[in-house]
Amino acid sequence: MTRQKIEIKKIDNITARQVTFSKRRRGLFKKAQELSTLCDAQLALIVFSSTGKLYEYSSSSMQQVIKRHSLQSEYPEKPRQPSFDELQRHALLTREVAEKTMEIRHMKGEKLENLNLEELKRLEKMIETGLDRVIETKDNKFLQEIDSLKRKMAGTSVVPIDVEILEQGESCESITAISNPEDLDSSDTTLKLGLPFPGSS
Amino acid sequence: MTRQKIEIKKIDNITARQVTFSKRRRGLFKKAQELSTLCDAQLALIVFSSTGKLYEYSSSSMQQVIKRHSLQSEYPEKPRQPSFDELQRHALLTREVAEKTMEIRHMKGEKLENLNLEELKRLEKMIETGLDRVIETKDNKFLQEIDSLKRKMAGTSVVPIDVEILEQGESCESITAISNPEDLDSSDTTLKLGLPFPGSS
DNA sequence: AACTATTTATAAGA
DNA sequence: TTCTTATAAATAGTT
Repeated sequence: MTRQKIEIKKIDNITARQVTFSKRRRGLFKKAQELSTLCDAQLALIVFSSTGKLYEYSSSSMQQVIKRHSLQSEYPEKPRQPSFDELQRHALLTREVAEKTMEIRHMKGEKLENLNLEELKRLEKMIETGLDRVIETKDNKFLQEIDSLKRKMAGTSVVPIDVEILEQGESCESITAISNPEDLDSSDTTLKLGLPFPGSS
Repeated sequence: MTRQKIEIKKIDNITARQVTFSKRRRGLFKKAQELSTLCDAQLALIVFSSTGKLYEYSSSSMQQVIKRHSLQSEYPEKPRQPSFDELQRHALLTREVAEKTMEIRHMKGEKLENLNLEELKRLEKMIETGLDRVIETKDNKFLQEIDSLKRKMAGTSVVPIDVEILEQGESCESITAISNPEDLDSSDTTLKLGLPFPGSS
């Protein structure tokens, strides 16, 4: 805009373009700074040269200006799109919940329509094993309680009181040994009494 | 910058400031546009007036420029922070998985250490009910198969072949009616044979 | 990067 | 707001 007026269109000569870019960029940033100062305006200016270099100016922080812009703009920057990874993990969790829900229902004897005979037999075996273990644990807990009561009583009186505690309708006929010891993974201080239930023998 | 040189500092007079803002804003946007055209630069300019009004220009789309900026900037706009809602839902799912996992383990007779006697008794009852239903369903499936085989045989021969199919070690003593009919929620075309098991009677 | 002739932007006023 | 205009600032082409 001196010596000769120029037309506003892409400068073909690369060197000339780079020179003009340098000069005008400086002018633009100066004007931007002056505007924000003079008129108390919040302002952000981002420029990428044709070679990919980034130049930026903002009156406050760039993040702040962009955030304010995304709030006012008709086209918000991003309504927080979940990443692929997040979607994947979410899908996995959802699927896991569904599978476990179905497993529980099967063990409760629900939704068995889709299972074939082989699967039903396996399910039955598994439930039976679980039941045996629960009964054994329960009976052991009974034993423990009786034992601790006995000990307490031993301090004050010598009379045994076995019978009192056992008036429940529980099934005690299925006391069998646990067959899969690999399930005892985590740490827990459980008393393991290997004694048979005294009342049933 | 004419008639008189001005100092670059905030203009106190509000009217004067607004006038200057109008003039200089137009100049700035013109310069920005010229720079992007002449030098093939990608550029975004965001300006908020002191009254809060938004003015913007970008050579391509604002989203595009901001995205590119966030990629190159040392302080990226957002490294994709999960929203509170997402975190919450994720936590809920994780918890659900953990709970169901524990429920399954309990039903399999694992990790029973933390359960008290009352809980163990309830668990036993639940497993027993489930087991009964599984056995009933299994036996019904057996029945069905036998029935269909019988029908097929009826077309070619008149000899009954009940015995052949029943040489399994399954327990068939617990055939009882299903007590909770509310479990049959979804649609499924299951044959419901109300007949007792022919081989055991 | 520096120079400079010109164009462009704009402050103050209407 | 817009127009005018005197002058400051920016800058295209050259060195």
